[in-house]
Amino acid sequence: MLQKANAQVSQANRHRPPSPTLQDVATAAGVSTATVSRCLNAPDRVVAKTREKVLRVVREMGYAPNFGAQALAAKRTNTIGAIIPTMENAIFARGLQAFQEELARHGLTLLVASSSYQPDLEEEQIRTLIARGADALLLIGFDRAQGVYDYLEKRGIPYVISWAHRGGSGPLAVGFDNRAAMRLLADKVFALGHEAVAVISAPVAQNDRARERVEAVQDAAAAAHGAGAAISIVEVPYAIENGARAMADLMAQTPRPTAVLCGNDVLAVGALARTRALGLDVPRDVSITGFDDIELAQIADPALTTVHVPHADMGREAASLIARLLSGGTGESVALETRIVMRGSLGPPGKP
Amino acid sequence: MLQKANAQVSQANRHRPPSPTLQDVATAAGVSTATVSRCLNAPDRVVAKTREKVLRVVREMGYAPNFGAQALAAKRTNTIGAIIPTMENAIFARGLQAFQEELARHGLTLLVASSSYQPDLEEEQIRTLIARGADALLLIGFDRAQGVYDYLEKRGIPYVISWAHRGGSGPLAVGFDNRAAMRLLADKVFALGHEAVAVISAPVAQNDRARERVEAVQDAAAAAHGAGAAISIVEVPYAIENGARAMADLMAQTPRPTAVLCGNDVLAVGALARTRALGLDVPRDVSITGFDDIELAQIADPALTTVHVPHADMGREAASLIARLLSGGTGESVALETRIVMRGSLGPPGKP
DNA sequence: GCAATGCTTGTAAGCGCTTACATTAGTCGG
DNA sequence: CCGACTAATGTAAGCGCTTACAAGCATTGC
Repeated sequence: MLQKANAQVSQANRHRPPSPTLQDVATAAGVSTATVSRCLNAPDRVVAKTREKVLRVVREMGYAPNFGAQALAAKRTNTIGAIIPTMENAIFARGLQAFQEELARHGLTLLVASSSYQPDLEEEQIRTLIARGADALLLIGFDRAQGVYDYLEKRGIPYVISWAHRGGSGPLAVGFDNRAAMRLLADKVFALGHEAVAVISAPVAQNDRARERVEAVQDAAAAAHGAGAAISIVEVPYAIENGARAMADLMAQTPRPTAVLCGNDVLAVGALARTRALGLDVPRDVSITGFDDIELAQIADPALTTVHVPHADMGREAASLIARLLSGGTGESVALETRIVMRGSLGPPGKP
Repeated sequence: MLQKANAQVSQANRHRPPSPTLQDVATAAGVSTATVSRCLNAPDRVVAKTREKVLRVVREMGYAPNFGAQALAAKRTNTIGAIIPTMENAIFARGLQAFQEELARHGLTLLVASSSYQPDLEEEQIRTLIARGADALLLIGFDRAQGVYDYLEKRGIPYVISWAHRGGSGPLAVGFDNRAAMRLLADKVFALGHEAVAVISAPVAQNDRARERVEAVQDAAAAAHGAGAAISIVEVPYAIENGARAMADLMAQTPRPTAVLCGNDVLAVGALARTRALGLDVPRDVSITGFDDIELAQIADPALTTVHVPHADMGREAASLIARLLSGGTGESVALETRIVMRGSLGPPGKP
């Protein structure tokens, strides 16, 4: 493939001495390759004097192990794959940032792909990352075809689910209970006296997090107003503009909802902006809530009442769980706590 | 669709049959390993009939090449490393998203690390990613020790600089002219009649983008009010809270600036929030501008006048440039256009 | 002082794939 | 129908590292 390199590359390629190999180091240090390898990978299996001599040579020659060779011989790459829906949403980007930082602390490197919330793309990415030598994977949410789980098991690739958590057995997960989190918020909304409540959610098919959040609102409605309580639900992909459009539709309904719970802050911020553009007051005319507690939520005016998701902890914990699994340790799922952040966008329903 | 995967890692590891190798496929298909390899990597060097037979066997056996072996033998990993300051800032996260999508389109995978704006950490990450087999690198900005560039050249690793661009020769870059972009905005500010102007910037040491933006404001000031024109400059790391604190300090100065240009939207949003908390009106009492045009900028109230940075184009172009370099093609730097987005946070100075 | 014991180090066999080169099959003009 | 030439396929040599096993060596107990 890489036949003739371009000007820049070929220049660099021209007179470049091949980088030193283990063998070169071994020869220079007057020991065997095995000893050099041990100095690097299991220093205490080599006597101090030898080790120092070898490491000095390593430093002098600027030796760095060849990745492919190491992967081939050791059957591991110290590389972890993560497939997240998108980095466009700050909550995932920041979770990933924390994940990467913690991985780095364990000598692991992060391989990234995004699925754009498309299950088949996610499946393809999973295969790609495994083919690229990922030693373990981080996946978001539980919803995916059984075949994917089977594949993972068959290949024996450890994986951790994040952004969701369920009691009982099942895949290892580091996340939070989406249903419980949203339920708490919805209960607060109903406790304020709202009756006409609507939800703007991401499409719930193939998305357990979104689905559980919606169900939580339905549960809360049933608890507050009996099984008959109906709430409108609008499903649109996560995007500010979609939140705005969905809100416009809801505000045109009769009777108009007095509270709109959104599936995440991005939708909520769009809804909020549109509401104000329509000349309505938040929360007097309508209350709006979000989910995630990203920066947008505090900046919005009025600031969004939302559910704070511990994205950084989640990323960090997931990374250290993976590190533990890879070093042969055992691991348990971790349930993290969310909390409701009360801000200006939620209030009691206005008296008509 | 829903699944209960019984993921016990140790279980999965127990009796797993080894995945098929090239040799297995070759034997099953009744050809040599070379032919199988060619079917996969250079299909047109194999006659159709053989190819179909081999590919069928590949599919049936679920063969996937061993990454390490491939990397070792082919001396390439189809993996690209990117080192960005942080994913916490949406502008980088989104640029990276576009970068990854385009890489995927070329069959390349993304390896990610973040430097937290620390040069030595960046240098370490560069070495790590190269050691991990990255075929090429994406780096942000030009500022880094000469030794790093030397190392890159010595190792013959192609790299592309993003988020900045300079005329003339030098490293390949896909970015925009930070100085020109900020100059345009600053000129508008001065044209409105502002005289007491301040800047809230990220620390400019080791950060060419930040530095050029500050210098652009100084240039504009000199052009508008003569060489003596002094503007206050506050340097704080990018963070909403830091923007807020810096703004509070500036608002306590006498004379109070009538316009504050911020190094990015994150700082600007913090500055804006604090200004309003202080009871001041934007833009009547003080104008505020940002840089990047992330979502926060439109959501802020008043919405931020800012510089729109084509993050997605940048990511995409950088990825395709890298793909071209790796396939032996030649590449040129790309200069992208920014544009000023006028919104409510900038106005003429209030008459005292 | 000698064998047993426990470390340290060396030897060498792969790991699975790519690819230069050798070999064989196929094509075509004469 | 044959020889020359080209296309298709096979052979086998690594790529650089890890690690099981072997060998060497210094202690230690008797």
